Amino acid sequence: MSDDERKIVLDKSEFSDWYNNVVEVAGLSEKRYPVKGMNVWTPYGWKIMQFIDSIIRRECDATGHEEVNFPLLIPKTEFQKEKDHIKGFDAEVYWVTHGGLNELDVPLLLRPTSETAMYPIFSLWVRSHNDLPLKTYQIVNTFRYETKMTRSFIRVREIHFFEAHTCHDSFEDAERQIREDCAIMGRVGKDLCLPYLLIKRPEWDKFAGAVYTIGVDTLMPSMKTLQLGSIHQYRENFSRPYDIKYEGQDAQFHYCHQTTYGMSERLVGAIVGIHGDDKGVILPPNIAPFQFVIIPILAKDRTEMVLEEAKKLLNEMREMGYRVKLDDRDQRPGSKHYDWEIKGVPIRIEIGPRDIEKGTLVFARRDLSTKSFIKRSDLKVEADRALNQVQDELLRRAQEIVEKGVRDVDSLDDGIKLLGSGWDGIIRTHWCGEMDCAGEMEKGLDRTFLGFPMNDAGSGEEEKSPGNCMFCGRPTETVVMLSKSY
RNA sequence: GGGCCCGUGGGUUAGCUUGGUAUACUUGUGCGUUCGGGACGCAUAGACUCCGGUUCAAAUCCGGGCGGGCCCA
Repeated sequence: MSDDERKIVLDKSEFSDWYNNVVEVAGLSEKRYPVKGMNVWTPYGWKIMQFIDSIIRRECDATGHEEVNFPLLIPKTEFQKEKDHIKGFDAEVYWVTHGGLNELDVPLLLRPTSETAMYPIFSLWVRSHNDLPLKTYQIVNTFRYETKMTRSFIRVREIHFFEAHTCHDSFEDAERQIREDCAIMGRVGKDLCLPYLLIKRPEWDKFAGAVYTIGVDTLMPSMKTLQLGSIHQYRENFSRPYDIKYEGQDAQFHYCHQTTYGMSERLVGAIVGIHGDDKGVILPPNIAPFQFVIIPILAKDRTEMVLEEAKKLLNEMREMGYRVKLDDRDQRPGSKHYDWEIKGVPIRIEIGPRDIEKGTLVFARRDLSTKSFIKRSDLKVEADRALNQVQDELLRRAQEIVEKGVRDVDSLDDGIKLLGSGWDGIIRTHWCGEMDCAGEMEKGLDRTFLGFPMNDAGSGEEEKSPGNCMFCGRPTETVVMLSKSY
């Protein structure tokens, strides 16, 4: 393949093609499995997902959640107990109707999410106020029969799903939990270099069965928003049908208040989409399967000597606690450089005969495409510094995209004019609360309602400011955001 | 939910209109020379998405399934 042809393959200005291609050539996912929307996790992609999972586990464990693992199959009878919930998922569940040759008396479904699997058991686990709060989470596969076009990591039918489920003795404690979830999101987002907005969904777009839903949305370079996660307040909507009650200090029985918090492999999709460039993926050091790749430069006569030094370097760095790969394949160095750039390794280290003589190493940064010489004796300091710099740079760049991607608009005309000028992104404006106005805004802008932006992560407050409804002009304090979304 | 396009070695593809022998590049494998930004030589391996129909004969024509992609609601 010529150089020109390679560039066409990875032209990020054609985002949709770029995304599909980069997922494939970086070896993040095997898309040839013959079931729609179900891809194979490759070793490299799976490692990335596992590092993300371990960050989520770290945060959940640190906040007193306990990991559990519930069965995949749910009896139809349990699934049907909460009416709104069924209505929301009815059209996208997979059914198991047979066991061997016999039709099942009670059909089973593959969990689209685990409320209806967990809550019958929660009703057994929760007996007194001493059992509360009950804070659990699991990381499992869930299944949704998506009808829209599927896309690796972004819209799949078998979902790698993190779901936290909690039970509380009061609405206030459940609200406190939601603020904690927002804080967890803050730390996860920082580790993954992913900026995001917390946006409370409008009534018509909340999770099936929830009292309210907070969406965690990020902005992809296509200027479409991608929902990374969601946080739900259930109040007693599930505890009543599933009979999750506790005996309070007042010797009376009370229904629990519940919350959930969910995220998926969309985090991988966002990392790929937001940080990548025309050379391929760029991985944040915190989740890169390899933070460093060592490329030995094997000159004639000194092959063994260089390889030996490279191995020494590998072991040294492993002992320091870094994730390092030594690429000793029989290929030219240039070819290896391209390979690891596509795969997004943050720092490439070159070591050749000249470096060994001078006691130096070459550090090449994936994010900036810069090369520098470092002293071998400063390895630890330089390695730490390099990883931190990549982490900071990726976050900074991503934040810039989001900052430029949100614009305030006062009237529908201004909004249409702005979009006509070639700008695209998230529009922030005011809304009076009338459904008709919402419909006109969506139609006029050809964007959908994301919802109500929330103040600083964790405060739990919706953003308010004086203004006028974008469509009808009536005064209001309600701020809303609209965008195109995945 | 409605409409359109596509499916040929691991990948990219020619051939399909007008039915008969499947093209090239790349990748893989082995050996040798190489190695500070996609090396080269020689040898070698590998494909018509599936089911049915038309036909002496189907990658090619027709129908359906499965899979992939696009547009509109």
